[in-house]
Amino acid sequence: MARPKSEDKQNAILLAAARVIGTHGLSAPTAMIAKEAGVSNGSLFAYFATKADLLNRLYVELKAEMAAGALDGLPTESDIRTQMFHIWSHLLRWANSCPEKRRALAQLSVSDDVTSESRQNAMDEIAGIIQLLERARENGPMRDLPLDFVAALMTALTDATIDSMIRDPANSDKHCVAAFDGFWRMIA
Amino acid sequence: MARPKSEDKQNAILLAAARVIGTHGLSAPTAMIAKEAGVSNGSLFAYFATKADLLNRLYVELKAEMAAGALDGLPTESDIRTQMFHIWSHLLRWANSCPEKRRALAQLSVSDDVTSESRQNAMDEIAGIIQLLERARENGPMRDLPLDFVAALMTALTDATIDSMIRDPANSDKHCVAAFDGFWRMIA
DNA sequence: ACCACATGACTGACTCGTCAAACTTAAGGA
DNA sequence: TCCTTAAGTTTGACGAGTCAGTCATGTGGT
Repeated sequence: MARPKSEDKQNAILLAAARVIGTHGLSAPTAMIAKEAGVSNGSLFAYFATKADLLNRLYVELKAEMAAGALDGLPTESDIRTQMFHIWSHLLRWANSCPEKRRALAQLSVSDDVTSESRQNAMDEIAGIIQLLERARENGPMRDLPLDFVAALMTALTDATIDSMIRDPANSDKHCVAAFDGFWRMIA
Repeated sequence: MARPKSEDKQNAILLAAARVIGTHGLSAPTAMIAKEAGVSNGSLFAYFATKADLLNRLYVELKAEMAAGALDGLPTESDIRTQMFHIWSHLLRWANSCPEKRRALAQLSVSDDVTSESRQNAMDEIAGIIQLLERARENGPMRDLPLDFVAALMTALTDATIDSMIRDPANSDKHCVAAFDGFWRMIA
């Protein structure tokens, strides 16, 4: 091979896509994404066959990154409530520290361009969190519900909490704790 | 007066927009909406100055319709939990009975075209529900949180529940009740 | 010297919003 | 009642602009 396709460039495009989509929405032109990534318009299509392909990969990537951020430094020896709160607060912290990524994720979550296959891949990426959630609810009132459903409720609550934290940064810690307490009353 | 602009036509456009956007997303062409409504492309712009204007009005309209559906037949003499469950279940029923409207609403909720003014108008439209929510949480653990925040948590839970009901219709009643029980443990 | 990658001008398709002409209706006069 | 007129609405072709994706040419690593 003469010159290898650089993985850096692919990541640069994904990162640029997250930023641009976070600020300009899903209708942001591919040319804008390419420029932000420092590559040519044509190169973008060398790394991603179509815009939809880029969006799908970005969706899975962001979900994985979010899950990694949430599980980072998990106190595996602590009790389950403490571990769950660690995940909860790290999820919110990650979303707060890169709001444009979170905005991109919110847009992608409701987009028709994101296939059910990508959504399944994303579910696989957050398996670690789901596992802990299973343990957390196994003796609670929601023990007989489908785990997917309980996970969806948790995601809904974290998303709503993040929105409120962004709208009212002064009380963000208070809201984080209050929402977790509510979540815990719900499932455990 | 020569010929009055028909209110029917405006409503037809709004209804068509809900349907088309529900199935084709926010990028659906105005021409497609006009065709579905049975009016010409030009007429659409006689009733709505821009596409963004149409989207904003549709957003408020759908929120109002949803709230009206939820409050319809409210048992005002019953205890607060019963009233709250009435709202909860009617909210889900409405969303289930016109999934394309709900999909449109989900898209609009995250769209940049929907202004904060429209979002405020939508809040006003659902004031009846918010009032009841205030009474429901006034002695519970979330009594000191901003009401907007608690409302956002409720919306998040209903949305997630609706998704699950659509994915798994066989257990929709079970999920409706289980999610409400969880919600009630959270706030009351 | 070779060849895969990188580039960006270009294409074809599509979209919002406009506009001048065609049409419809209410009102008033005959 | 029926026709005329004026004031308005409805129409759909069109202009101006945008965007995803292509391709001929340039470039740099081996």
